Amino acid sequence: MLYAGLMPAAQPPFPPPDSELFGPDLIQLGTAGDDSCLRADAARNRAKLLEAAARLIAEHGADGVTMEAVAAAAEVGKGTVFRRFGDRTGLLTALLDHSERKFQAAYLGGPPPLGPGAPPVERLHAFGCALLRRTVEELDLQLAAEPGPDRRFGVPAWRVQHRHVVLLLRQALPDADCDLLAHVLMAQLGPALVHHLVRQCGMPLERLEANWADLVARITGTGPRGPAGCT
Amino acid sequence: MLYAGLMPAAQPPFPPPDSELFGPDLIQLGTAGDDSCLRADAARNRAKLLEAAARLIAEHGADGVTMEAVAAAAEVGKGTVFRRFGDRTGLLTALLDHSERKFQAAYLGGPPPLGPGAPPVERLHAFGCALLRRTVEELDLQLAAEPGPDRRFGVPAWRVQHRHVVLLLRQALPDADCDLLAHVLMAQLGPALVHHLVRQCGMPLERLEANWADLVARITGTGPRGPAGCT
DNA sequence: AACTTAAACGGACCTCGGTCCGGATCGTAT
DNA sequence: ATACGATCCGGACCGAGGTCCGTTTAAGTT
Repeated sequence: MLYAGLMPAAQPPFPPPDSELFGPDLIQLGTAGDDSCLRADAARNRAKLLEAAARLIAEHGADGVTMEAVAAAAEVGKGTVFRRFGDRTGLLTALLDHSERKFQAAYLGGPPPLGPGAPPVERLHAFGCALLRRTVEELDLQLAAEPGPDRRFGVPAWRVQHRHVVLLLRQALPDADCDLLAHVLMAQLGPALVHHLVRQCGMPLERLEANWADLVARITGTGPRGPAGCT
Repeated sequence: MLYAGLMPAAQPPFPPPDSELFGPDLIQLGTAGDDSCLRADAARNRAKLLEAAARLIAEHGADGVTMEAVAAAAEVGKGTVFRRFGDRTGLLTALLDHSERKFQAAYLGGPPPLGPGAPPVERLHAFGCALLRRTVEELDLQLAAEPGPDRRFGVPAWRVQHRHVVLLLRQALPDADCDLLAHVLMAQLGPALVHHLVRQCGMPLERLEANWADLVARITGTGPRGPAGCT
């Protein structure tokens, strides 16, 4: 029998540049989370590995998570780790998967203003603040999991978020280049920048949130021109 | 005698969060470029290394630039490469130094609209377009030279650009949080994003430039609300 | 010209991410 | 129950970045 492939697999050349088509909102996060279609031993090992990795992070921080260490801690061969998660980034991403799904559910289907029901600009505001907070919470892991420059914007979780922002923007600005504006907005929320501003420059999270609000206002053409007040 | 240190050296904890103070505009690009205060042999080797690296890039692309290969091609020990440039990122950055200085001179002291003399919003527009073009030109090298998430915003070249944008923004928006807005703008110009949009999504450079213009207009509150026209 | 010393040199060495392949396992078809 | 093939496992192996330290050398000093 055929077991479903589980690595990102053979992405097509790349995102349909701007496409309106594209399936329903609730798209992939990779099949990463499903132990279901794995062979029994594989699923067991996968769980052991994730647990081991989490433990290592708790004990030695993200740097302590070396592939060999994880393998050893899970009493598994090194090859197994790579077979399952592809590479280090894949492993770290898998660790973030749970929280990512929760977040995704919240902004796609949860209660307003984050979820559907509120006007788009408010949802945008809520989205940014929520994402900022989540990023700060798991900052170390997020940083360690950041893929190289050529994968960064191809990661499923990121794509879903981007698409969400595009949809919201289109409701507010039907005539603008929402695809690119969404990039602009989301760039504000990446782990690297948050790390720099919060940790290295010592800015309080509130200032980032205020800036997000201000930015959304400026871009959508709503709201005040002056320094932001986080509504 | 004491030779000046040449590695980035011991950066203080980090950028004064927002500081008004701060020296004249023309700040560092690291002392990287000056062979002057190096011992004769060191300067010679530095040159040999840069030349070798450039040759390797031309022949095998950025991936071909392995530290050992460079050392070998320059007929120099591996340790020497690291002593001089600190790490791979440092070497690649040094390769970009020349073009960076040219660019820096252009936007700090060149003719308008890029240089001083034009109104700030126009200068911003010109700055973005120029930087976009430069980034596309040297994209491979820029990508390869991108530092890890925790250094990305501490790189001297980046700091200078950021500060420039801040100053321009302040002239246009005295009351806004220009420091953060500058981050927003510059995020649009990073190599990783440009790579994604241009190479992976196939967008024409013109669209990025149009988006930049649109973005500047929206943020400064000038110009049209509709889809951009690159003035 | 001989002396001194801070700096530069070089290459052995370490670590870690990633690959490979022979052999062990699981799930299934008969 | 048995046999079979796809899948998985493990750990030896490789390449590349980065460190270390004993040796060499440029450049002032007497």
